[in-house]
Amino acid sequence: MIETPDESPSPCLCEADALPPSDQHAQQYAAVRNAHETELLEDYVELIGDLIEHQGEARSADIAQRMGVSQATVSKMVARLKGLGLVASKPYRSLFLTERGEEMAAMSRQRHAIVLRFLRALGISDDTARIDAEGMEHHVSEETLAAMQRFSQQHESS
Amino acid sequence: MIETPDESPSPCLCEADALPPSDQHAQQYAAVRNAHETELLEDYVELIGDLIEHQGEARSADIAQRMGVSQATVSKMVARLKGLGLVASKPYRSLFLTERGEEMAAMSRQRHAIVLRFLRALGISDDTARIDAEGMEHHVSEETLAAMQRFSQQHESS
DNA sequence: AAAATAACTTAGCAAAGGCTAACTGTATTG
DNA sequence: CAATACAGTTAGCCTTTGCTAAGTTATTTT
Repeated sequence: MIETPDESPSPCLCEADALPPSDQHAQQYAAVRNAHETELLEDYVELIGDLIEHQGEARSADIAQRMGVSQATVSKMVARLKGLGLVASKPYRSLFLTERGEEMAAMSRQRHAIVLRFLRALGISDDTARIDAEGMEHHVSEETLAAMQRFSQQHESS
Repeated sequence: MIETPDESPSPCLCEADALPPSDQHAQQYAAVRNAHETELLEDYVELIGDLIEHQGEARSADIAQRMGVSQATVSKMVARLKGLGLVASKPYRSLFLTERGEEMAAMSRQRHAIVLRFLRALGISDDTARIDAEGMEHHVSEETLAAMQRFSQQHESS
């Protein structure tokens, strides 16, 4: 076996970033897995909130179309969201958010807006900014979110 | 049914961001789903590359520990990576990257480095920057990556 | 070299998140 | 009000990514 050379824990400046200690490394991946579990839920809740606000109601067909997914998939997901107490509805009728759902939607929308605004302030084109924001929003910590906000305020033209 | 009021397509400045047209919206979500399919693969490949570089070899046990996942999970994933022609190995021996694997690892590492550097340049603390970078790196377009690089260059103190 | 330990694999299970196809309700419209 | 169209649900399938438990192979130690 190859000698594990008792790596000194002090940061080594001689080369490109060394590997972080493995427990920390594991935590990073765990954080990502964790984000993945909630992000789809958040996307649904956020979208439902947006649809209610902008169209007056949230119907499965709209959700399916906007998410680019079959209605069956939406049905299943909505069942899950109901189980989690985020969404309420009667069969064959349009959807509502519970109080907890509203909260989640508000948070999500806010994060989304901050990230999107930040990307625009960075000079990213609109289409790209939208796509990247959708992907990034669930992986941005409070700390980074705050930094983005600060940056946007300082660098916004208009 | 509720009258769909023939929404004017011109951007409405009277309120917070309206919903994007649904086909564009669907594309955003599709992009995210797409990223999710490849990101774990990239993480594995990147990690294997890093392990080879920093420890001389990549063993399943190390990967499992660093990813915070069972060895069985790693085994299964490695089988998939072999099937995709990204990894090569003989049973019960340590892992290697194929040429295509190397390329992917290099790309991944580079993206990761750019995002991490950018977050640090933004003033994010080290631990948070690491976590956020891990989550964000797979959702950042070329355009945004370029902007991040530009920003880091300008704002780096050192 | 045998025994013990560590590393790896395989089998089988579960949950998430997709899909299609078939069915059930609701709404529109002749 | 019947027929048709549209919306929503259910059932059943697949893949991915995790797990545990049990079995194999390699390595280290005695």
